[in-house]
Amino acid sequence: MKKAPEKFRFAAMAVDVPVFGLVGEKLYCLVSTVNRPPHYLNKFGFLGGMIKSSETAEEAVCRVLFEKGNIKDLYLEQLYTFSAVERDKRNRVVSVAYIGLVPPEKVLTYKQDEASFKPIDELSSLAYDHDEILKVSLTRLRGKLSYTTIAQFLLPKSFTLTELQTVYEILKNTKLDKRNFRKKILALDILKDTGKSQEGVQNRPATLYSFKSKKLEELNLVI
Amino acid sequence: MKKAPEKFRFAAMAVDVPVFGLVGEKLYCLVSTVNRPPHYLNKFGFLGGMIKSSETAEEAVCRVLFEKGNIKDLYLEQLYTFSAVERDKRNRVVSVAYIGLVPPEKVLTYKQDEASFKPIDELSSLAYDHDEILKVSLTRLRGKLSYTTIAQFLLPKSFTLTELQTVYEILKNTKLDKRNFRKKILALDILKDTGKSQEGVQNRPATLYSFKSKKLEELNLVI
DNA sequence: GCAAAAGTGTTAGGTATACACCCATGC
DNA sequence: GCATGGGTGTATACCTAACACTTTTGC
Repeated sequence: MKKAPEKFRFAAMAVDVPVFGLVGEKLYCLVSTVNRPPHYLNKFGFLGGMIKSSETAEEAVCRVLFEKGNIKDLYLEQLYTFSAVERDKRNRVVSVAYIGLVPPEKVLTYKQDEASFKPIDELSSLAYDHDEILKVSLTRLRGKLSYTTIAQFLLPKSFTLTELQTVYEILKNTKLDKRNFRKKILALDILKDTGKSQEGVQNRPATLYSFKSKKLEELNLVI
Repeated sequence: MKKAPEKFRFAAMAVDVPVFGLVGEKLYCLVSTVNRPPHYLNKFGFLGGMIKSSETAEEAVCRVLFEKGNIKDLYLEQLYTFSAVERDKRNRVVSVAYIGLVPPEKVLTYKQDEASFKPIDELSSLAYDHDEILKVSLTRLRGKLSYTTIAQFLLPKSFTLTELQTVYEILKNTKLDKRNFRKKILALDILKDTGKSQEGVQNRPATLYSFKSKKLEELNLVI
């Protein structure tokens, strides 16, 4: 594969990937510290890096997450391409942003020197245009929650209906009726009863469910 | 603005823009002939071109559509970024694809040497990865039709309810009940009666409506 | 037995669907 | 007066939303 003619190769192409995880009542996002004087001093930013000439954008995302965050095997989807001329004040960098989602256990056990999960309400004034990327990400997440099975990627393999309901409540910032939520979600026929129950809880153990399909599915109904 | 360091500038960044318009019962798309031996011989392809160092992707789209197709002032939205390494067999070119929508009169009056509107069922075996871009475009269009006011950009400023219904029927490839469609669309409170009616038609003249908002709005209900 | 979360049904109001005939206009 | 598409209402089935108490478990 030849390179493009020099005159067209003015920009670098990057990927940036906010990785989200939900623990308890809080949404977390993976960030690392960005220190690039003079413009970006001790700010948080998502993991990101340059796309290589042999890679697709998605391959670059996987490589960057593994190299810089030791994260792999997660749900990824392309979010949007950010191309504002001054989005990186140092150079022209066009960024293809992706969203990553991980289940709670990955957030809880995460231990790396360079990156960590922070509650999103503690993220403001991020490096580059990452404030905007965060905003677009959350809008996308909220939207897809309503008409797809994307919630599965924020949950453990098996989970209780209350946990699933919490995903909706936190991300949509709303309170749902337990009985109605259960009726609706079970009627969608996307879950299966694992036959198991919670163990070691102090209250009545809840039935554990899992998604019938491990892929993102579109729903007919809106939750 | 400095250029990115040379080692990162391996690829060219392009935009590609299928522009759609609906006339009668057919969806049309703007294409031009691509002749780039040895890989692309006399194929159709969407309008596209390289992003310049001073431009955002959207600015490049506007410039390219105007320069190569003499089209401006249309609805545009970013579709997806296509980055397969071999998507352009000649060089590494990453493309940020957009969708454009124009009203029927722009399709009907379109006359340019280099580009023309073709019915989409006549488009196959397009240049580059444009077959895939077309597929993704149509999926997006169909999806957004259901929960946004995107239909407005495929219609004249004022239109009949039957014309609006036809947009849904053609793009979703379905037949809708006239009475139910009218009830539903009027209940959404997104249209206003212009007070005018069709003229010069051989049947009872239909009331002309327009959208209250000229921007893309999200709907609560699904059509 | 108490604390904590799980689990479960009914009713009323609203929405979606199915369906057929008269109306206004031009020729 | 006829051909053409415009415009309208109702009844039924379904879905949605509101609402509170009993069950199971660990301690």
